[in-house]
Amino acid sequence: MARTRRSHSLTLDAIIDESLRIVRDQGVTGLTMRAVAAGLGVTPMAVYYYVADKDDLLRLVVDKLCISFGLLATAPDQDWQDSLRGYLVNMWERSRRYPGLSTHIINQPGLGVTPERLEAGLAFFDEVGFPPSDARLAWSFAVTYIHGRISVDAHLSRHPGVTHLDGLKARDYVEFGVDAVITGLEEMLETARRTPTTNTRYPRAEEPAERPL
Amino acid sequence: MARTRRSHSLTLDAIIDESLRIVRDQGVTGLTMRAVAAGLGVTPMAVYYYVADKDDLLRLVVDKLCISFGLLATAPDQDWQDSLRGYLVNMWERSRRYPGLSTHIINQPGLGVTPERLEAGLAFFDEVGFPPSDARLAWSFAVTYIHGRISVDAHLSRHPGVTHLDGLKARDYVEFGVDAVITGLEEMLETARRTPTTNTRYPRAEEPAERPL
DNA sequence: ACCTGAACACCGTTCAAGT
DNA sequence: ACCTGAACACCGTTCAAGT
Repeated sequence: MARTRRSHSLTLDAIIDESLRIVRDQGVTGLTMRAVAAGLGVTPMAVYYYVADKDDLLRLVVDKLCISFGLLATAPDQDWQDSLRGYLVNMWERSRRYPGLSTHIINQPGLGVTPERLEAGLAFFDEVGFPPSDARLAWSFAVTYIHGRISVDAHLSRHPGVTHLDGLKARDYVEFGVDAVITGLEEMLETARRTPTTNTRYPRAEEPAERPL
Repeated sequence: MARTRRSHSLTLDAIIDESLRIVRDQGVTGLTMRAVAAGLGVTPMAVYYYVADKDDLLRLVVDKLCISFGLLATAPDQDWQDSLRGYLVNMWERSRRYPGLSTHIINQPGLGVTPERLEAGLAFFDEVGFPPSDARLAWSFAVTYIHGRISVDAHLSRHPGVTHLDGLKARDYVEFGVDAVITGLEEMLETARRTPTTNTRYPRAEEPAERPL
């Protein structure tokens, strides 16, 4: 016989895991409240007991994926460039298993970055030598690029018709891009060190206040 | 009296323009076949005479926006860095007026880049001095980053709750990012010139063929 | 050729009800 | 507390029919 509780077996974790399974197998378009419920052998409205609405579910699903990215940190046996490269490529490899989800990661406040991940990211660039405000810009830049790359690849893997000219593969684009991101950041770091008062190298236009990452 | 034809006034251009208006005013979530039809004073199914389905409509809408980006070209009075900067910032400024559309730009084959735009992009990086295969990587890198940035900003402008720490504005992130992209590309160009046989600076892993941009 | 009208399948979600 | 069942509003789309 089973343990004490056999009905009441539905849990939030099971809902999130089933959702991730659906996204992995059928893409994010296959993720419907009804499909999640069916996969768990339950009525669609049962899910709503654990989740406010579909946006809420998507947030939880994205969070679970993003947590698996781990925290960006300097490693004692390698330079910061290699640490960052490994971190970004790992994000790319993990995300591309869940087709279409990157769109929703990007639509999350702070790119699905938990306070913990953000703090680790800022600490990383602080250790590297970026001034505080530039650390945020650098972290955002790296993460924004890799999510852009993931989104593009997500589509291309669904469109076999698109030619890969010059024999270039998806990995070539990521590696070139990540290298360019890193060398770009190296140079921004040098610039910031030379001119500690400004964080970009040309005067910027005035604009009404907005709220970025 | 009106010109010869007064009924039969529905055109593909009117459909695309009405769609862009809806996206500009209500975001891409407001763009429904029914809303487009209603805006044009017509039955939902009338639109289907000019358009295969909603994906087709989205493609046409994205194309119209992307055409407005113009062609990337070297200007006689400025260096390639400033040309590229102006081009990318212009893409960012135009795209952000159509909330949520960037997602669908990214989901288009080749990022909504027409053959004409692609050719101009490749020619630009070829002129700058990139070897042929790197020109494609460089173009893709720059465009991928700016679309990532656009997607992130699209969300943030809808979420006033997200704090803009350190007083940073959306434009600060774009300008830092575009600067980093450009300095990154400068360095990649130097690397390519020094070692003309490889286009990245570390050995790459083997992987099954895929089809990137 | 160009457009209407009714209908279908599917979705997220509300609401009342069951245990 | 946890879940069901019926219903609603909205969507993309098919299909037959009108002019």
